[in-house]
Amino acid sequence: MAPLSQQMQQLSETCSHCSLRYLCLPDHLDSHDLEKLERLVDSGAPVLAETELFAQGEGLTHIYAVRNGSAKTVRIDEEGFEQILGFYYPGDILGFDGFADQHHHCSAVALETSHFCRIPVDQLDALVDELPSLRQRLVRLMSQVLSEDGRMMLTLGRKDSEGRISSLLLGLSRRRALRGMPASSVPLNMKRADLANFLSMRLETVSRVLTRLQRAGVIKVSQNRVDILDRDALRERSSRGAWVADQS
Amino acid sequence: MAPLSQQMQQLSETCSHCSLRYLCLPDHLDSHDLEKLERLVDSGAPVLAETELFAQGEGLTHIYAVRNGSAKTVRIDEEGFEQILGFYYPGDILGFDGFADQHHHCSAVALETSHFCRIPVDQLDALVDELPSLRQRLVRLMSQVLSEDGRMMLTLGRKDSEGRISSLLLGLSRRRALRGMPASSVPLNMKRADLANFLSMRLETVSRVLTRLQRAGVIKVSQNRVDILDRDALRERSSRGAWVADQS
DNA sequence: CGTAGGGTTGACATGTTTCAACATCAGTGG
DNA sequence: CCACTGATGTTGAAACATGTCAACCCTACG
Repeated sequence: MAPLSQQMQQLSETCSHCSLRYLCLPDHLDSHDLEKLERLVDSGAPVLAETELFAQGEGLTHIYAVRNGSAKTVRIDEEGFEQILGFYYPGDILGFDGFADQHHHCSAVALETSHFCRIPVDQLDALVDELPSLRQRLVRLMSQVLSEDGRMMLTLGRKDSEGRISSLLLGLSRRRALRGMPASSVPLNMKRADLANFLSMRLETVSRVLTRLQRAGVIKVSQNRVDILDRDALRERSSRGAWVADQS
Repeated sequence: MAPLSQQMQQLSETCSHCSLRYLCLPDHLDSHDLEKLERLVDSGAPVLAETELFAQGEGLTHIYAVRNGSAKTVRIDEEGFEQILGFYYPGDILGFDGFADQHHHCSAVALETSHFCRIPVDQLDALVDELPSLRQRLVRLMSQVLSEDGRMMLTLGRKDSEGRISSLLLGLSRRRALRGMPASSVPLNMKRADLANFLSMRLETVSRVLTRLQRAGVIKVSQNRVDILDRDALRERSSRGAWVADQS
């Protein structure tokens, strides 16, 4: 077996051979179109944990696809408060919110040592004009994010702390399954503070809920990894504690 | 002056003469492209309050632009809980989240008697392939929504009840200003229950906060209209009560 | 005038934050 | 190898904001 670094090098080079092509931009592109897209993609050096891929306010020059590892996006509002907008895993695209005015509206930071595919937007833009299939794929991906954001707003707004944590764990698990990784063992690559920020809770509460779920035998927490022992119970808890909607 | 109904009729017919063209899809399109877009737009009969434009799960056939009046989008999650995702005003587009899989992921409902421009997606799709400027416009609009959603998640997550109401009022006011309408007098076309649902609060709390703000002399509430008396105080309150972010 | 839907207000219960102490772990240098 | 240190995570007690439940008010409308 080739050394790991070389393996990744090779995978990074071509979308056609990438195991993530059905999650990522290339999905639904025929081999001819794919080849053209491939030529735009630049897979650079590994990015260390805590390193910024792009910064809020910066001009939009590239969008990024997670190759391996993970990232978070962070937004700082007018008053200086910081909000984590999402966590990103292999196949996810970073930077979509920059198309509005050619400037990034959030920052992206690697959670661990990770690899990303860099795609220059001007060239992508030109290619999109050329390839209807790519245009469609792009719009679909953006629309998908839109729809996921809706789901998140729902979670954030309507669920109590246990519901939020449960939803998050199930969500991370589901995304692992999509990538063909063991869905019952979820690594928490981010810090507790990140989790807390993302879910709009205090980190003490995150801690408490995790231990409560563990004591209930629903999950097993071992430092940065959560094993889902009873998925049904977790699902149950993710919806319990959600408020009843007032009649419209 | 022509009767109102006739006036609107006329306005609805052509994007070129629409006062909202710089907010809406037509922005940045030259007159030639605009003409082609115009031909797709169908401005139908007035839509009564509480009427659904499209329903969650339904196939995506049209997207809609608010011509006048207002609308809300609602999403019902797996567990049957209902969440209002947004309020929409003239020039706003409804239906973007349907591009992901050609199905609507939320329902759209008119808040009052309103007019909408209906745009068939298949024809739009074809036209987008033909007109790069339209494609770009579409992507930008979607990206913009993405970015606004981020802002909303921030508000929802980090602010207390007073902060949420204040943010909402300022937001509605800002959007009125964008449309050249008096920004200090904000009509609340939606019910208190809708506000509560959108902001993830109970309607009792909405009520309490509104009267509290009124007693403080920041706003004046008269049934379905809020007058902003002290914008600075409102801004102050919209950021106060926001949590300090934990250090990453 | 009476009814119904929407909105307001009050008293109480509860979950989450806050503040503070403590535990754990990794890395560093003696 | 161990003691130190700082960063990270856990736990506890008390304060506080918001939810809950119930009563009440108001306005529109038949």
